[in-house]
Amino acid sequence: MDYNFREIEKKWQNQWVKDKTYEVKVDNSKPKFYVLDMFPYPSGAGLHVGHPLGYIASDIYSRYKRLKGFNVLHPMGYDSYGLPAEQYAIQTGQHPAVTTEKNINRYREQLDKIGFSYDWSREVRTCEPNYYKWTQWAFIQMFNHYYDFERQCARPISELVEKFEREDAEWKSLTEAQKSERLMQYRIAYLADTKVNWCPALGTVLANDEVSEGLSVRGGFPVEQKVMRQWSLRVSAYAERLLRGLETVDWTESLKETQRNWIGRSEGAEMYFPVKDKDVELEIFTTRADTVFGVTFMVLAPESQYVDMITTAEQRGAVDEYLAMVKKRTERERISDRRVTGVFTGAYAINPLTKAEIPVYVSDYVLAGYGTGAIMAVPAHDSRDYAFAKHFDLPIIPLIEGADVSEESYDAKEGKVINSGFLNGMEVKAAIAEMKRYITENGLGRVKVNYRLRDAIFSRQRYWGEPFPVYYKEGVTCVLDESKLPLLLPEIKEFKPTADGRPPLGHAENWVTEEGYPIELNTMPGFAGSSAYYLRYMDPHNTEALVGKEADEYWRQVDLYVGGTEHATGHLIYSRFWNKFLYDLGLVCEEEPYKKLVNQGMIQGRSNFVYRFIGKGATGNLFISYNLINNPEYKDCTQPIHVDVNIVNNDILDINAFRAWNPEYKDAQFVFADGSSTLDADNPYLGKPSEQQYICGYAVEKMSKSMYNVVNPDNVVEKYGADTLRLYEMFLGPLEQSKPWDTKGIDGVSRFLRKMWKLYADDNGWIIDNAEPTPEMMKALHKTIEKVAWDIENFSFNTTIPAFMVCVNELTSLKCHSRKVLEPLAVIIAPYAPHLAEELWHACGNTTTVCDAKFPEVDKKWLVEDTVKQPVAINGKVKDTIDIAAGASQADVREAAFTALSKKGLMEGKNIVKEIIIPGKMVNFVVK
RNA sequence: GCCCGGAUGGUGGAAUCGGUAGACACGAAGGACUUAAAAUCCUUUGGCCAUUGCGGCUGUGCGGGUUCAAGUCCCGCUCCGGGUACCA
Repeated sequence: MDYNFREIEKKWQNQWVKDKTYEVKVDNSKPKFYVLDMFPYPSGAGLHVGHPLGYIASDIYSRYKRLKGFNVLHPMGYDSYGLPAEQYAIQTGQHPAVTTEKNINRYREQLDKIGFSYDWSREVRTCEPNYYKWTQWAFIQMFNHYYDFERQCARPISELVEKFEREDAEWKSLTEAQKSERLMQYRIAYLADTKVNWCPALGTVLANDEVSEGLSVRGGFPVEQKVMRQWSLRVSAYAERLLRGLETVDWTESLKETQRNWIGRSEGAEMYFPVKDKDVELEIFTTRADTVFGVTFMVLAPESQYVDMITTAEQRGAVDEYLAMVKKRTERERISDRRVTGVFTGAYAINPLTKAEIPVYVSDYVLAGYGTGAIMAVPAHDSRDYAFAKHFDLPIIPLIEGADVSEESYDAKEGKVINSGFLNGMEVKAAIAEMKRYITENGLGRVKVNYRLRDAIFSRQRYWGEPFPVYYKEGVTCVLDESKLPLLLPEIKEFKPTADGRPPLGHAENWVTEEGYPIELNTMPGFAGSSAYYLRYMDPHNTEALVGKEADEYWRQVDLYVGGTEHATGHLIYSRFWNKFLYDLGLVCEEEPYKKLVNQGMIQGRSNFVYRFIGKGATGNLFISYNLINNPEYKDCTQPIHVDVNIVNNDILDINAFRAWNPEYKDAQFVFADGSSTLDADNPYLGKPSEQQYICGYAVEKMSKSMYNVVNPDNVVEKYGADTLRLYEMFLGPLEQSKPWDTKGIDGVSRFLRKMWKLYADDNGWIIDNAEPTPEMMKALHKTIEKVAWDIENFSFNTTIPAFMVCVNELTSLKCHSRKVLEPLAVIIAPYAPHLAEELWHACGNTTTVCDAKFPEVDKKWLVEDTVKQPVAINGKVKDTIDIAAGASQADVREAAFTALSKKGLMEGKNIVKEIIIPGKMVNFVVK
């Protein structure tokens, strides 16, 4: 009876569906555990072997927890709104809903083959009305709330209106439109003129985390800065709580650090610098209050409102010219060109401490979006100010004893302060504190905490996203009544922006409310739908609420979240923000959505190359084996060409498949690894001699179609089976580590599963008996139980597989066919290889599913060793190994060790200085 | 530049609390079975030396240090990967 994985896997997958094995319900009699994968965007390319890595890990964990008696919620769904489907629609006219549906079906088909324990009855799709209803609903709540900084939580905007009516005389005289505009400054979802990242190629704005180095993350198109009226979410209001919350979650230190940097809290002071002859005070932010005595000039961001206010008539022309130049530059140009530029405004500010008159400049090294958009420049102790001062020949005053500022600035916050009046002689840190006290007391400024974290731009000029439940009524921005949700995405014929430059929804007919008011044309960004999906899984069919009270109070939060690090500054910030907002409203009971987070590494592609001979005027397709390309005969005469990894096996090229792969290569000729060639008249390629191999080169690259290195999990499942794929992906290396996909070792894993099968079955059928197991067998089993449990709980899945291999080898050599060993063995391997485990579990005579078995407890009595081999060393050098009885006393161990060494004549005439005796581990005699 | 990781055989990687480095797997070499191949099984496999003396030396990127004992801890480098970037 052979291990027919195709038949077994299909059989059990069908059975699980039929029995609804993985469906879960709220069950207060059991402890809950919520395991979540970051749901995928269903792209047209389908899944490659990299995608399932995290899914397999979380599936192992889920299955393990279930065996341990937990009620495990393990759902899956699709982040199905997004750019690629829309770009595809623009090119082909194919409706994004159609492409998305097709891609989802393909994903599902691929996922099903791998044997995951998802509860598919809870599937969510962000593009479905009964899902995005709740995205729109949350938006309405954000619109209707403001952030109360004193109480540090979101409050209904009606409270603010009441307050204005009570306390603000002006309020009553405002028109409805003016009131609306004023409230926008407080709402958590608000409309404002914002400087945005505009991507002309995509025709939309992008959030900060969607832009990298001046290019869009999706597509890599240039991005420019533009002021537009856009919806934003006041994420920055939650900066402090987002930062503090990190202390309460079990994430990797590096990921928390990335978020801390992104939030970018810095403590400093805000100060005012009066402008000479003008009724203007420049407000600046600094973390180096101690350096005020060294301020020799000031700089404004080009977008700063101060620029207009203080520029003198003589300098007006030069300033306008500079502003025009800055405006023309794209974000990318600004980043790549770091030359010092700037212009004098003609105005002078007064240093509030030295009373010196200092010039005010405009330069784009000062950012409008951070602090106040204006800085006090301290060239001696800030490298950017230093470069500016050198360029414009401005004075540089050193403020720290011994700092040499003739060549570069001294940026470190240490040393003794000089040239600074009452601060002289203090250490920098003390001086900062002293100056903060001074400016507060003298009304020169105040202590202030600044954050780098920006509000999230929430509008996209796209079609394939959630429509805003927003309409415009005579200059007043309104949200729809909740009862009108969902606001369905209208059908349109063209997915491009309109001819007059409005977003695609401008094509929609009758895009107005019942009363005829126009509805918002923008749609929500990708992160809208993914921000609260984990809550919806808890209660996916609830029509009354995003998540019902009972479901929320039972499932609470995600206990284990598995996904890639690429979401560190996007999804994982937005999602935490969204959850905190809902928490403030009393709608969810946990403030942090993800308790533990594990990042799986990326699976990179391993590309293969063939080497075409191009030197010496060669024409046609002659390929040289990789091991020969550096031979003098071929050196520098070959050109590497990507070859499809699916026709290469262990770097050996399948010649015939290669000739068939691309018509261009149908007459390809080869020089083989041994130097023989298909061109040799007496040595024609016959198709199989093993020494006549063509060896390909390789490189580790991103897995992508254009590199021909994409490996599809379906092919692996077809060839080796789902259980082998699952085991092998784990065996590849530590979960968090990035590694290239390489099928070299997959045979070993596949062999192991066949060996395991043979423990239960031979040619005639099952060979399981009821014999009483020997202590050796029990030891092999319990050693493995202990190891498997430890490994899974510590996410060390890669080291479990060797433990299984050793166990099966031991049981094989012990000829163990006892049910009392094989049955628990099937259970402990079930998280890793569920199909095989299910088959073996039933072979042991069970009729229920292995998923409902109990994970066996370790019986330590089998693990106690009678004797322990223990090294004995002299001066740390191991000289001998002794057998000692388990639990032997320190004195006994010493005696045995000394006798053993004496017998070898090693202790003769030695003077023992010190003895280190650790029973069971090590004995060391230190001698002279 | 700054922040965070990492570096162990031909390869992927083990070593969980400072206690015999190289588990397990791949690859390679040799052998058994076979007309042959596949599959399967057995042996060897960090390096150097000795292999009729069963062992010796060396060894975890480099240089120091702590310790009876260091892949593991400390200090200083080199290289590689990731994040971030005029954040005042």
